[in-house]
Amino acid sequence: MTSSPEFSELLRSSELRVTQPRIAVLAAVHDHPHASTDALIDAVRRALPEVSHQAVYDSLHTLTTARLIRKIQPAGSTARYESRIGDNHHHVVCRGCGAVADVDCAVGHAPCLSASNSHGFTIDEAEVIYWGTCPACSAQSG
Amino acid sequence: MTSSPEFSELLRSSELRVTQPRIAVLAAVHDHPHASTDALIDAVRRALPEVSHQAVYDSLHTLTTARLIRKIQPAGSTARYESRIGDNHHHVVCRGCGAVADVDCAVGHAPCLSASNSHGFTIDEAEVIYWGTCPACSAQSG
DNA sequence: CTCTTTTCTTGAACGAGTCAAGAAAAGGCT
DNA sequence: AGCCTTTTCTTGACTCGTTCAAGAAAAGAG
Repeated sequence: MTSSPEFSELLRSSELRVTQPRIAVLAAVHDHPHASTDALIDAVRRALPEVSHQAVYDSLHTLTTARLIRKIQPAGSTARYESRIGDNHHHVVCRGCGAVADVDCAVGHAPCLSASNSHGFTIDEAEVIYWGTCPACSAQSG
Repeated sequence: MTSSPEFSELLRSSELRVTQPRIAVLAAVHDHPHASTDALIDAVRRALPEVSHQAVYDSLHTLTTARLIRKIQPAGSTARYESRIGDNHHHVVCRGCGAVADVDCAVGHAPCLSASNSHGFTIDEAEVIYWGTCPACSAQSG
């Protein structure tokens, strides 16, 4: 587990004020990859019982904008966050339970990015979501 | 524009009851690719002024399940629908205004479907969303 | 330590979507 | 055609994730 001083440093290097809620949110996202906002609020309150949900929402937004964490929103799920950033990894989402796992892209380069400039759009990111069934749900139904 | 009898036939061949709302919803999705539910409700009411929003929601759900239309939900947008189905095309979404356009995948085969470490997930679909800026928004900010 | 700015608390509000009960209409059957 | 069963639609309330807004608290510069 990354320590609190490291999170402080991370915030400072992004020119963000260092606050208890932000440190706790960073730690929570770090410790619970792909967790929902709700789950993160719970996790944060284990460290700071009195934080408001709004503080967590604000922190998540600020940290996402600063690119210290990343927000993902697969269809049908509420917002989820992860601290693994900067690499071009993607996600598998279970149709049954909504579980999310990381996937390194099988092709070495960003997939299909050569599709750029279609319809005059300037493309800056290709997001890939794999849909399927997780081991637990597979076992249950088959 | 595809005609009403054709939509009826489409419904019948999926063993769905043929109702006015369903025909109107099929027509609306056909005529307004990537439209939001709200926009579709408006479009449907041009043909059937009295339909309830619930009937449209129900129809969209039924038609999606029957795979006569497809639902897409880019992060930050409400649900959108399209009638182009069965081919493996993807979407570009404008970060500015949320506009959506179709993109044929640049690589010939389903991208990255040979995803390496899939954590035991059984993958059945790879969804790709390209993020960028549409021509209108590019012009506005540049 | 003071002051300014940002962030947090509190609590209300919003909006897409869902739920539930009864009314209407599809379509099979006679 | 007319009847009957099942599905679908209308109506209206409601949920839940998220956002808004006003004032209180805390960061950090000087």
